Amino acid sequence: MDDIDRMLIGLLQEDATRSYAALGAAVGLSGGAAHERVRKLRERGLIRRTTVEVDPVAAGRGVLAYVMIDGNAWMGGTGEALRAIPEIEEAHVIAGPASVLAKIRASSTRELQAVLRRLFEIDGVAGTRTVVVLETFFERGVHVPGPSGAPPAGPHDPAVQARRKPSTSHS
Amino acid sequence: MDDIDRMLIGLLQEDATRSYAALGAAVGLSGGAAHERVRKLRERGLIRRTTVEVDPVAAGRGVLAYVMIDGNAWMGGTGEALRAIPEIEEAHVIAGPASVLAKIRASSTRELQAVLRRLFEIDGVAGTRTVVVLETFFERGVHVPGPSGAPPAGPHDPAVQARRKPSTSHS
DNA sequence: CAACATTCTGTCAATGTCATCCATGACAGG
DNA sequence: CCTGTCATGGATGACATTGACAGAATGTTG
Repeated sequence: MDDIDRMLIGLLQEDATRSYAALGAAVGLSGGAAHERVRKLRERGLIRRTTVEVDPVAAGRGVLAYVMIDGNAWMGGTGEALRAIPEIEEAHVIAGPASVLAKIRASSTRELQAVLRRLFEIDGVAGTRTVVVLETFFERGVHVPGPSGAPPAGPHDPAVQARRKPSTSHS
Repeated sequence: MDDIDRMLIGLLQEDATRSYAALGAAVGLSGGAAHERVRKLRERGLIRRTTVEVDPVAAGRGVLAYVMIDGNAWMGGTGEALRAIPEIEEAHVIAGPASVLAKIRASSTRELQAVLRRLFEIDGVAGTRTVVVLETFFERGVHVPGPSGAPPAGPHDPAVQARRKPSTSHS
């Protein structure tokens, strides 16, 4: 996991349709080497999968809301129950003012209401507090931290560096 | 935008490395036809882009938190100020108990604290309430609604149907 | 400490697969 | 009947994928 790997991930996050040749040229490597690195990144699970990003509005999911869910029991299978609701895009167990936080995308406030109704049918759900999103500034992928800035684990410098500084005379 | 388009989007969300031939076979179309449909979906902006999904933990971003930001001014350029912080993955203007909701991924609680400190340097930020995520049930892409279930806009049925049911003898 | 072995990662070239384009044909609606 | 839309099937060139080989970094041994 060096700088080149980080650059590759960044480039693929921007546009995963890039050819390996272009990818290699961008990081100062041959196409084959870039291919091999990306293959290993997938193998190691750092890159989970390749997917497409869908426009929520065009897909008829123009209403976004976050819901804090209060629970009165331990909610064993809550994760599965929430996963079964397609409008729920994320669900997390949280520490703080509620038990679970869910991200909901609906086609209308009316459908949002229907989803909330379904939440109450889940065992252990005692209450909900809904936060409606008025405008989204941005949504983006995970930022892969680089060596400059803040070191990932602490203030020790593992002296990672690019394995080579080629006189990259790519045209 | 018919059922076949929805299926194509769903398949591509699962795995965008699939070949167009496989894609076509899955929906009962030739490879060329599937290619043309996907091309139009991109053109229309329904598919924004192709990207890779990165494992946050492997990328050194094991700590996830949501932060509600209170503002005392109108915060004109707040969106840009938040975008400049790479640890912030999403930022939304919300209606309710705060002005802005941000999703933050940090490598440690210490780094999370550093991000919070940076938030207070933004003009108009008066306070924050942080919700730390203990466990993530799931995170997934936008669900594209189908005709069965709840119609997107209202109870009118445009009578969309598959154009053909070929005897797809794909091996 | 030096010579060697091992391993990792790169370049280059060959090959098969696949994206992409084009001409043609079927179907529905005006 | 004519026209626009959409699918098929084949041709072609680009690209993913693989294998052989080379150099550097690291570890091992005398």
